[in-house]
Amino acid sequence: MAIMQPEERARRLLRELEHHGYRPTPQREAVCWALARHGGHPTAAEIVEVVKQHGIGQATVYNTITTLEKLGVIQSMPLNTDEHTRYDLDTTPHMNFVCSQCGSIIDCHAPQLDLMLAQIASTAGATFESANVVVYGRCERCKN
Amino acid sequence: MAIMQPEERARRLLRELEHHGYRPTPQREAVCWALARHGGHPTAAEIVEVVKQHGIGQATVYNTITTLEKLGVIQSMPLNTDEHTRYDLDTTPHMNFVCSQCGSIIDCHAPQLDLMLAQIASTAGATFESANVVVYGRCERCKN
DNA sequence: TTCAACCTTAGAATGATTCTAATTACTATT
DNA sequence: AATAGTAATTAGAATCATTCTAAGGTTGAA
Repeated sequence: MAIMQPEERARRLLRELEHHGYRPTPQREAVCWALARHGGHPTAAEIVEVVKQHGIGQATVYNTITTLEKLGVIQSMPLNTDEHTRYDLDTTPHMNFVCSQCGSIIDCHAPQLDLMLAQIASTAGATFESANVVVYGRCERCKN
Repeated sequence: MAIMQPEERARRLLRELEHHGYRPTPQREAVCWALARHGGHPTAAEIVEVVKQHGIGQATVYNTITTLEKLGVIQSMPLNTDEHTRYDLDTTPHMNFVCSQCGSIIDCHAPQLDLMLAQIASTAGATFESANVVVYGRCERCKN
């Protein structure tokens, strides 16, 4: 997936909700915006923190995020290193590199990867739906 | 990693504990055995259930599992589809296929995979420590 | 045996997420 | 515009995996 601006991302999330019969309420709009503007891999708690300033409750945040995930437009990304579930707005197969020192997360795209995963799955007689690839190591800054 | 019998696996876990200065107590032994005999991808709760028959408390189970994970001899494997953290006794890089219908988990080894992950990591200037690759789809039986 | 460090344990605490029950906001129909 | 029915939101309670605590056991070295 190419670089996408926050506005474009937010609109995409909302559009997907509408397209599936969910009403584009101000609350859902705010959640989509907060997700899109986060830039990284937000947790539900982080989004709650942002939108509570607009009087939006945490139940709504969890509901909206769960809905978006069901629609396949965001992807949950549970990590060993974090007690919160993080979400990835990029649902194309890619690798998430997590620095075991500083915790930073970097999306790494490699065109061969999804092909390989799909192939391995089909070798086992299975179909490929989605992937969650996490690699732990030291990032460039923490290597030393 | 080739096929390994439960006895061999259990001994390996215990040996690793001893080797790092942890005493091979009966409780730890029981936890290692329960992990090894599970066969699949056990959760802490499942192990608690097994060893509680021998009067072993859940704190001990969680402690032992956490220790084994720190030693790198088992690997935690949080899934989107399961509220419990599962553990993988196979720490060599491989793909875990999870059936989104029936929940069954299949380990798929592919020699190219770890090489590719390490390469992608190094492209980003990072070092490779471990990987957690999960692919969701329909298994052979649930495809229809 | 004595001591200190290590282990285990029951039960309490934590904390992310989900649920509940009540209210509010739509939408379609008259 | 009024009504009715459905969808959405909310505060706060409940859930439940995991972690913590404090107290008592075990071990091994000297």
